[in-house]
Amino acid sequence: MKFEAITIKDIARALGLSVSTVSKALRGSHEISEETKKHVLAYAAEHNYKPNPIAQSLKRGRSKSIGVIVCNIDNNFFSAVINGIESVARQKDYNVIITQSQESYEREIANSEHLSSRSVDGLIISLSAETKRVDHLIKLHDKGLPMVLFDRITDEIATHKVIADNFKGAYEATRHLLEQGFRRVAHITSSGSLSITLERLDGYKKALADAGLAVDEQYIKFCPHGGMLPDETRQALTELLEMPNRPDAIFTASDRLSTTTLSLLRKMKIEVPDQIALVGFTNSISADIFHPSLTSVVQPAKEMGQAATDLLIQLIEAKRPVTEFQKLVLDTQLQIRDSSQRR
Amino acid sequence: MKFEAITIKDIARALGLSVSTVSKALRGSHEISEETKKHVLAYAAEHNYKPNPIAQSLKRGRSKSIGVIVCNIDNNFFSAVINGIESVARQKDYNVIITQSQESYEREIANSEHLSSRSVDGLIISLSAETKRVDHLIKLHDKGLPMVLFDRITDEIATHKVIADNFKGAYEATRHLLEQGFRRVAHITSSGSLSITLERLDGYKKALADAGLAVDEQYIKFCPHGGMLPDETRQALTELLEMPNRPDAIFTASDRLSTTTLSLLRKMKIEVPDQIALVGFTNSISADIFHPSLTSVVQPAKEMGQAATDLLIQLIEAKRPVTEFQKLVLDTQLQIRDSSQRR
DNA sequence: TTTTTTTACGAAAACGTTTGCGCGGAGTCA
DNA sequence: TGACTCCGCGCAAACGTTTTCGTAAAAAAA
Repeated sequence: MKFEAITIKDIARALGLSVSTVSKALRGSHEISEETKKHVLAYAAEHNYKPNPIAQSLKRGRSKSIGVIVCNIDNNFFSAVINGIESVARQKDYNVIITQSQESYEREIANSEHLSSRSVDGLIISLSAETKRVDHLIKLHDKGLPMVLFDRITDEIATHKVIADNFKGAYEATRHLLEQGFRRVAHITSSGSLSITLERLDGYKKALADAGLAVDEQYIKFCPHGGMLPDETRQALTELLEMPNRPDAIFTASDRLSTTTLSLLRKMKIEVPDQIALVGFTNSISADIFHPSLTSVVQPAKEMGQAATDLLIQLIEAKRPVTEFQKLVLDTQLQIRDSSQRR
Repeated sequence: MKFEAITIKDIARALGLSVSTVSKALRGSHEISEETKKHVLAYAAEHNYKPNPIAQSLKRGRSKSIGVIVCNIDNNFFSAVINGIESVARQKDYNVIITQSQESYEREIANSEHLSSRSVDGLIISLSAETKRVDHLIKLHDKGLPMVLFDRITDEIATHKVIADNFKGAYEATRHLLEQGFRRVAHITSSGSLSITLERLDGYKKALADAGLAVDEQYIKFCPHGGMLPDETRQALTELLEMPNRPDAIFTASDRLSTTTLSLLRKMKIEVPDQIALVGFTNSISADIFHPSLTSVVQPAKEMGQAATDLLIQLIEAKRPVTEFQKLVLDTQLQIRDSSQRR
């Protein structure tokens, strides 16, 4: 099953020119007479010549493609980010190669190595929930692979980063619950090793502190696999519900955790917000048709993808090594709906 | 910003061998003595040699990557399909290059040409809502580019296809509404040029016919852009609601249309299912926490992606031209929830 | 010993480009 | 007319592989 395309050689032969002349003509070199250029261009257009990108990549040492590693594409937040990545990349003529870590450290390593050895020009990555060490990325970065981190980032790699304002988002979410009169606000979050987890946790704690409330560590439940394990969230939720001093509100720290928690509460016939209020991080466009409609911290997911891609391409196409790195912090938005409001 | 990797040449020089010997040793050729192989392998492992895939691609004429064109990745159904595609592709060591048509015919053409000229080994595609002619794909297919169509397919291309049982899904959805006692069942669907639209429409009509009901064309509303235009769905819904003989139930034919319709009904303060019942095609994992929980035709999205990828790779790796093509029809599942049940 | 076979390797071409350099011929200048 | 410049083009190397073929030397057969 081959796919025979016309090459420079074919053009050269047909026009009685040399390969180099054709190549230069196609690229508009001043070394070639206008007349010859015209001939070549005409013939190329007529026969729908397209340069072989693989040969070009080999020659130029660049593949015009960027690799993406996310935990799972089947997730409102990440698919929206990828939407942003794809749109910018396409516009700048880069291919986007997607891989999923499925929250597995092993797979993240495998994917990063695979992508770098498959010659992507750069990497956009959000760490997996299991990832605690980033040596694999540092190694690639030190070898010169441009990299942009987003969402779940790490300080150990000196490069551009794009995140949402997780602290603020969590702070506002928690404060909102407190303002609604809830006093026992629990927090279900992802792996404690993720940056987003810590940032959101800080926002949560700060809001409690600002309201003069003590932090009860019992109210904080971690899901080391970010809710990818079916029972992880159930377990966290059950523990909260079985506490003697059961929480009257929950703030969930990720898309998957939020929808799963709401779903579980509904299965358990626990009324939201009457028996327990809920605020979640989610980018589901359907949050307003949930039952109850879910008060959500919304991240500018598509914009994050776009920004990350812009920065990555900047890095890739930089003439000289970049030493000044940006950490873009994009604003979040608290959309207040029914799940968090006293009635 | 370069990324210097070790090459076969480096190994050859270091070990005082020729390039060809090293290449053969690495590939375990019988022409090379065990001893030499050991040396080479050891050196390669020690220096973490990875063959340059671009050079291999150029030599072999295959890139080990497959292109995907979907209308939009930020959609429960398609992201789930891509999840399936990625998982199979990764396992078989293929890269997945994602592009979005955004339901635009122009962009579909641009993407397909871009991907083929960027030397993907094959294409997995679901047509855009705007697409009425598929010459651009036929051209590529005739040139020998392996292709698998899924979901929104066309008969004009003789190749493998993977779809859900749209007729059955639609039939069951409609029959379910009729069984619940609804008599004026409307249908909001995508572009009339899409295969899924026709198949689902047929299922809808057949269910009506089997119940002894006439089809009222006024009850059938098309959204030529698949609900990507913000007002498209609203318009369709409004027209239905303003009919003198207003429908008492709606069957929506796609993921986006279903969630949008439910959202609009809620904004319009129309009670579901009391004032109007609703059944939708959706792969949202959150359908059970919608208000009301949404009775849905669920497609085996991930499995569709996996099947399509399996078939494509079969095509790519076939020794001889394949002439027998499969049309895989995967079963759908009707998940009955509150939005469609009389109470 | 001579001839044949086998073993283990190297030389070189090829995949489709890009690019530095060389060179013949036309034109310019003295 | 000779020396010089410039134009337009071709040669060849290079990117990193794979693969065909050729060939020494060693081993086996005669």
